[in-house]
Amino acid sequence: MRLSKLFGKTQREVPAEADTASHRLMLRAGMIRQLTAGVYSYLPLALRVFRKIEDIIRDEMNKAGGQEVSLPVLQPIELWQKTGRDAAFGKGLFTLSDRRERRLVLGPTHEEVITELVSHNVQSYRDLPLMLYQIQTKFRDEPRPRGGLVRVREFTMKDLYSFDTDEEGLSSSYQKMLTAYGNIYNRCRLPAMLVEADSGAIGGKDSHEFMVISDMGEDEIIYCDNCNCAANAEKAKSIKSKAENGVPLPIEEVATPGYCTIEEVSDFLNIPRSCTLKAVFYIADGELVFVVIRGDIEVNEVKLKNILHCTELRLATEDEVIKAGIVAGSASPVGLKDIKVVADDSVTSGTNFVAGANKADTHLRNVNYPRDFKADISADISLARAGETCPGCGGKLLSEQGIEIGHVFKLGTFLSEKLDAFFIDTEGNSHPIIMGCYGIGTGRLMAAIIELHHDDKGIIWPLSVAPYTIYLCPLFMETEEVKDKAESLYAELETQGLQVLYDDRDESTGVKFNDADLLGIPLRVTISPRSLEKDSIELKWRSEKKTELVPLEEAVERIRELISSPQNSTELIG
RNA sequence: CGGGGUGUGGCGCAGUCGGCUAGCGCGCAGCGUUUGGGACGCUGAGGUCGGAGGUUCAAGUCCUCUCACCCCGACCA
Repeated sequence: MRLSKLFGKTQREVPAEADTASHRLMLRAGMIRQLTAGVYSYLPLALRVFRKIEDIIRDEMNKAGGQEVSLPVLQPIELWQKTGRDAAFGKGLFTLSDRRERRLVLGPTHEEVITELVSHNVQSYRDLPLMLYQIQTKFRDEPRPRGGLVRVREFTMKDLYSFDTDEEGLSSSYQKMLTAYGNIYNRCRLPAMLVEADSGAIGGKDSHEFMVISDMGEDEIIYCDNCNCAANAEKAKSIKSKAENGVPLPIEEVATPGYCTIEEVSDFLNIPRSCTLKAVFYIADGELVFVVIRGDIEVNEVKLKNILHCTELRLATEDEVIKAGIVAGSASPVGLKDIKVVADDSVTSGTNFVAGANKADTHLRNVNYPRDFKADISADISLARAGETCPGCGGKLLSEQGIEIGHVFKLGTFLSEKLDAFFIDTEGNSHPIIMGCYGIGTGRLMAAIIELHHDDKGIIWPLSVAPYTIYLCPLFMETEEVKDKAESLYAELETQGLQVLYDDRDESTGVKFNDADLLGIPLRVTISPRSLEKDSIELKWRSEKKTELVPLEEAVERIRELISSPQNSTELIG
């Protein structure tokens, strides 16, 4: 490709609001353009990378036994009502009406459609196991798209669905996908980390995410480098520090004039925050829920949502709290009636806490569970933090920000039951098919690659996904010999089937080198009067500083050798 | 949805206590001189200042409404 003809120009400047490296660099490289919030056009360079990522994914899915299909994006809402997931996705669903006022959704994912399809094509255990996948556009009306391609509203995802007759089959399919995903990330040069995850709106049981560590990641990973366990913070468990305050003492009131928050009360009474109880109010599907947790610990809303089995969970407003007869600032679980109470296990295991008294400017000392109050539900609803103890090995937990670059779920039979996807076993009995689903967002993967492979000059593409492998860079194009040699080398490399971006522009050295660095093409080939004096060209990897002079007649062979050397192989590493 | 911010040629920005013909840098077109790490000169094209309404002799600038986008949070496979 001649750079002079390439659609999409490099830019020196980029909007101030593009603050993540991948977003900035893709804009500067002329790879993407935003149409509206969370919706992007891909220009040729981006599309080439995108296709290479797709090819890697497709290859690994096929190797794992997947068959590719294509499922409709436009889906009747009734299908979603049957599984109840229209409510689970809520406002995240893009919906529309057709000319007959029939309600449709733009698919945010395809479990419903694939299950419906499979229910009509699978009758017998002989048809199973089965793995079907597609690489398809998804629509999700995200409340806040961000970070360029990291979180968007229209995106492409590879989604594979597994169908098995029993749990062992599901585990085997799940394992095949974990392996295939590992291969994909290796080939894309992403050091992915497997972490336990919550299954969220997708539903189901076991779930894992693949993460790469990055400061701009939206998820927090809690992990232990002693025993190698890792989980998304919304799923992570931890052993909290104990807050033992001796044997239970008699409860007593204490005046706390004007002190409402945990900080104010604990400072005023000169006690650590871990000796207080915090009250947090939520509305779960319309019902007020009183959550009690130790003062120094945060509520994990995902855990809470799972325990309450609700679809919508939000913090209650001050009005809603007051209407329920609760004294804001001195709210107390003691003496509370007719309100559901959920207590974190940090509350049920400690003694002599300070809690609200449900009376203005007053708190209670020596509150003890279950002597002084009862909870309808007592469970772990706390947010694990770095520094706490690993429940697996007793080590210290650590924390990092991560980008989620893949998510896999053991779905079980939830969807197949609702959508009548059954099979007949060897004895003629009917059972729901056991399902799993496995997703990778391709655009986000591209963004993650840039996040992990760039420097202050630009992108540094891994060879396996680079839009072109060679940046042919003649300097002083008006020198006839340079131009001739560049043209013939370009023709020769193309004939050999190599992917060349030929900078045939009449630009200064600085412009050309800077654009070469920005675009991040792995191997730069420079031809100039200076190199031609020695009858040579100059080779340089984008990722390295050193250059290599190679005689002209050996150029093509040397280039081929370099880009096919083992350390650049697209096969597995590590 | 709560908080904060921004909308001015293709891109980045200034102009915002109302006042002349709306400016700068990049980019773009032409000519010339240059060029091993973002060169320079000259010439030129390109903007109903997000939209609607209002105040005024006069609005990019003030007021009201509205739309879009970005950031933080909530939220989110």
